[in-house]
Amino acid sequence: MHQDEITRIRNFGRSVAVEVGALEDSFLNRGRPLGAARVLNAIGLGYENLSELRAFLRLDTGLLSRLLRGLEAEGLIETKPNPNDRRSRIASLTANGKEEFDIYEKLSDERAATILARHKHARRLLDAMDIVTVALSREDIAFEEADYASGIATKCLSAFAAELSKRLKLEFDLKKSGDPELSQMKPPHGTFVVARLGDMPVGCVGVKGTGVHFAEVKRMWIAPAARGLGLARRMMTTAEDAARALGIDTLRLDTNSALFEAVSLYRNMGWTEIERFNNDPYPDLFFEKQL
Amino acid sequence: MHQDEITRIRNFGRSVAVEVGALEDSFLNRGRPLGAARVLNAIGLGYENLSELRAFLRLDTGLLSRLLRGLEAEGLIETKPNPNDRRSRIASLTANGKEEFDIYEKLSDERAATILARHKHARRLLDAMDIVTVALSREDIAFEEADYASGIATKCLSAFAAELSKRLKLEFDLKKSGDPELSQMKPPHGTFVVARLGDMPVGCVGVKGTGVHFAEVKRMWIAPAARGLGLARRMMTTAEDAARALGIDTLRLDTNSALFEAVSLYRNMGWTEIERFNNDPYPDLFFEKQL
DNA sequence: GCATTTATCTGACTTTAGTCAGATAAATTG
DNA sequence: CAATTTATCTGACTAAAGTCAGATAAATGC
Repeated sequence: MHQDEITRIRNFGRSVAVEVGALEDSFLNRGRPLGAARVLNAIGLGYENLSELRAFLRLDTGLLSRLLRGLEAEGLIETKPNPNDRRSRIASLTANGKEEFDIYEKLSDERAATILARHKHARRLLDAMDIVTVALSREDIAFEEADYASGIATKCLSAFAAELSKRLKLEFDLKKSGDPELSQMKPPHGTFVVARLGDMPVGCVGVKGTGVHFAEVKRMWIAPAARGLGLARRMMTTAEDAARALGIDTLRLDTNSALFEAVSLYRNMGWTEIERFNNDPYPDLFFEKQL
Repeated sequence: MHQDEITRIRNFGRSVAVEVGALEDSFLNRGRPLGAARVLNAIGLGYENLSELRAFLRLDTGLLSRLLRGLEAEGLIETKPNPNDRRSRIASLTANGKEEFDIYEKLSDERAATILARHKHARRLLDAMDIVTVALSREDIAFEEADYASGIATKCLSAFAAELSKRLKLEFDLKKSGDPELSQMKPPHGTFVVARLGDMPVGCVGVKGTGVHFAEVKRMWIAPAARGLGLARRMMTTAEDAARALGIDTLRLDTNSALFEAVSLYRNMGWTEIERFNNDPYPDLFFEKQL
């Protein structure tokens, strides 16, 4: 049984290795060795500081230096000293380099589009890919404070609202659910934290400051593709730590019994059920935790 | 919208590329260059004929020859002429080579197990991986005749029965559904075809010879992970071609209206609905097609 | 301000990968 | 059985990737 599961993962590994190899081949068809192509790409993606580039591509200093020299000679990139620290250098694409980078991007996009085009259930395939992406890159998920009104926060919140609507079988409206004043989810009153994998939003949580010593946890959401990896616990810990750092000693939250995974997590993390403390239409369960 | 989908696929591509690279690194840690490791692995997997090896690994004759010489010098493999054609050679692992191969296998298995271990919903992750595997390797799916009693056929048939039970909300029993005499699904009376991707069963169909000029199509099944790629149509075409080749001019089949994808495929492929022609408990729709 | 650290570059290598034109020997073809 | 084809090997390359010991120049620490 277990061996059968391993086999499935290894079959998966084999087929993606082939796909990765095919993409590299299509890169090589541009006549440039893979090393140079990778550097050009990384610069195009925004890695401009040479030490960042080196870390990202895991290249030796000497090797990177030579590859940069080569791309410079081709007129694809420029390097100049970092004005803040003239020991280090910054690389950037020239107009020609940008053109070449765009061609590589287009090759990648085309491969992706081809995979998608021959599949009738695009949604299902993409969801499957997201699950795998998150499972493989769990270590790279970053938890960071974000403005409640920022782009990434908005993405999280609308996914959160859509899911609640589905789970609670009603039209959930953020506005009707004590949508906080922006200032309440921002230091010094509160905070809003998002978890992301690159630019893919995988979770969020808000701490809404409603008084000096207490606050409310709101908008706790984990992307469907990211479930089962223990992120919700990490998310809640992050929220509690942030609250503590803001001088808050009591947290409370409202939730709905239909969200059973969340409810069992709260109980499991030392939250205790309390009486209803608001008149919001959606929640039917209320919790509190002393920090 | 479309760009967003492309982005999701490319995020996927990036994370699997990292994973593929990490596996290769762990192979390199055995102190052998990747080329040699790949050859050793391929031999371990059963590619023994040198020309097969070359095709599988896409290596130049000279390069493969040198890599083999290196592995031979390390005492990991042996080559001997093919007794049937002494121009060609056969490679095999020595005891030491088998040991080394097993270590590579173990490294791969461990990476797979690690991914699995940190995920709570193993089933969901594995299903996602299967969907991706099939989507990426669609070209490699082989349709071939198989014995109705063979291992791969049995896997298909039990998956088929499990799915019918679920879809028809009852305990489906192959035995109660006109389970054919083995000889009826074998030439010269009929045939049984499976579609597989490596050793992963992705579909099956049987042609049950019930008379000289007519036959029944039975057990048409496509694995859930393989849906949306147009395999069902290919499967049915294969069955019809096989029937024609056996001198059959009329095909019929029974099905259930709950299997709506299959029903619409039949209509779409020129099958016409007919009267009930048996007393099986499961079907409620009956079709016929003149070849 | 002088020693140390940091970031990068250069030169001189080695290893790995890949290419290609013969050479060799065993089938196959007519 | 001679000519051709097929399968592999060898030698002589080239290109790409990677390593490592200085060199250089700018920041930093004390």
